[in-house]
Amino acid sequence: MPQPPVPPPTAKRSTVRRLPAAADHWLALDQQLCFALYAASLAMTKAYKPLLAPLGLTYPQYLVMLVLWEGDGISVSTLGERLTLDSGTLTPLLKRLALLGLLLRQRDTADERRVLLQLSPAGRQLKRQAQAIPQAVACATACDLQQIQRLSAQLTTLRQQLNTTLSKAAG
Amino acid sequence: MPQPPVPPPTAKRSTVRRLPAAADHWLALDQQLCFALYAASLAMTKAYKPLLAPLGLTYPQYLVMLVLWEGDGISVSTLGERLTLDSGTLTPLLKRLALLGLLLRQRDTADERRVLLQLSPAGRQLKRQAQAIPQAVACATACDLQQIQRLSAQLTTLRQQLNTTLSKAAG
DNA sequence: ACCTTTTAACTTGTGTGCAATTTAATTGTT
DNA sequence: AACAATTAAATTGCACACAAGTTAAAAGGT
Repeated sequence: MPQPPVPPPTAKRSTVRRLPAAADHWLALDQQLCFALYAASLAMTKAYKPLLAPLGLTYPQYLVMLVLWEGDGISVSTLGERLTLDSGTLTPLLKRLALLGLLLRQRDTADERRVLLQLSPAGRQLKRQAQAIPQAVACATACDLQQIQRLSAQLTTLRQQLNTTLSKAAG
Repeated sequence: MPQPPVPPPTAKRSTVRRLPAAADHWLALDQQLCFALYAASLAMTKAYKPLLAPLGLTYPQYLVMLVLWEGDGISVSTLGERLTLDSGTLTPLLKRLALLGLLLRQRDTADERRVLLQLSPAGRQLKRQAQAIPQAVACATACDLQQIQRLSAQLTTLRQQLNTTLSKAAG
């Protein structure tokens, strides 16, 4: 269990309503990794918005397309594992993409429980328009490729650790 | 503009439907900082859920309480600047917190446009229950304090850079 | 073959996020 | 003082996220 850095010896519990600043340290918003993550993620989504607008995609829809451009014909649950999203999120989102004519949702004849996702020609075409996006975002971050990759790796490790801890707590 | 690392000289545009793997590199999901950020942020929210359930708070509600525990009596817009959220998000959220009896929303008599947020005794009390959360999350990340602070700082820098780029693009 | 269990997707309901608009109050200008 | 411009919240509409429950199909045990 991590300990606060040099807890001042004068920071004993007082009878006053408001605790002294030292006791608040752990609850300070700017000390929280969770908030840094939350705010950075929202900022990233906003940064993508003007870039995705010409493609007619929202940010989560773009993530779905990234997965399908890597390889389509996968099931909803496989897509969900890739993006860590469940069918409750994906089903309506995929219906919208199908309505846009970017993909087809069809039951697997080998296993009628599953729905397979096939890119339409338009969905495949859209990939060309998306080619310029990653580098435009890289520019917006003002980070070099190495910094981006290092930060991505750290975040992936963090996510895996959080998921591991979570599944332990659940099981 | 960042360049791909050692673009293979054989990766010239072909007439085949699917581009060769080298051209796809920039669109690979696992290469994307945006996805690392997105997935880590969702995982963090899930990690908080069981910790916040006893307090009866959602994760964004917890962030609002963190700000108010630092100092209440602020306006909705001041809170919004702190959390990078607008009144469209905050107004219904704050109404729920008021309904829970954790805070009071009252018009500023000096400027009737503004709504000031005051913690109730129950809202102030809740802080004690929240004291244990940050360290529990730190444990779940399996990172030491220095790693957490370093990652937080990087993410804050990233967010500021994205926001700077965005406001430049808008203006 | 029958029946229980598991699995995959869908549905429903709640709570964010955010763009766009509306309402009301304040500020600025003349 | 009168009026335009600005500001702060609230409202409306849309799109996620996710828990919980439903439906249908497949797998497993007897």
